[in-house]
Amino acid sequence: MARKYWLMKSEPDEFSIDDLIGMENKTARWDGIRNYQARNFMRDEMQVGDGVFFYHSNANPLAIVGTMNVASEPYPDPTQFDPDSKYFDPKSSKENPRWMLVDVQFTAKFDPPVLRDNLRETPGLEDMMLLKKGSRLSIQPVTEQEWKIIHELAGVDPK
DNA sequence: GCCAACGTTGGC
DNA sequence: GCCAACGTTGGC
Repeated sequence: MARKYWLMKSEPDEFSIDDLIGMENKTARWDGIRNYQARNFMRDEMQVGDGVFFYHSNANPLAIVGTMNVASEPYPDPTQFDPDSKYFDPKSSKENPRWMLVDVQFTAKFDPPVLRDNLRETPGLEDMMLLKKGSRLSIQPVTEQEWKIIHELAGVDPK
């Protein structure tokens, strides 16, 4: 199947692209997703090797700060079973886990980052979910065309 | 920190 | 299955 493209949000106070770069193998579990639509993208549609933009939300600046690849098949988010985690879900069970995730591996950092304000001004990106008012979805599909245009803005060759 | 937008929960 | 109440997200 053809490679797909995604955008995933994280608050840098929680987990930033530099945190990802600092991880072993520059790979992290994308845990804590508690929205069904976002989960379904990870569980049902992502494939190893898909391209992902890393977006800093609730941040200054708001920006796409780099890229990652999907690096695992979907599997249950372990934090849902941990009573000490803020992502603990008492209604989930190991027999029937509610929340699935994938691993992601760092591929490139955009320096400088591609600002959201800049995305807004760029022809061809008008339909991006990220730019729509009230769009809160933390994992969003991105088209191949958008993937290319944003790499041009970043001055980075797509990986 | 505020609050609009939106998602989820749970009583009925 | 509706929908009011509540919780969360995320830009500002």
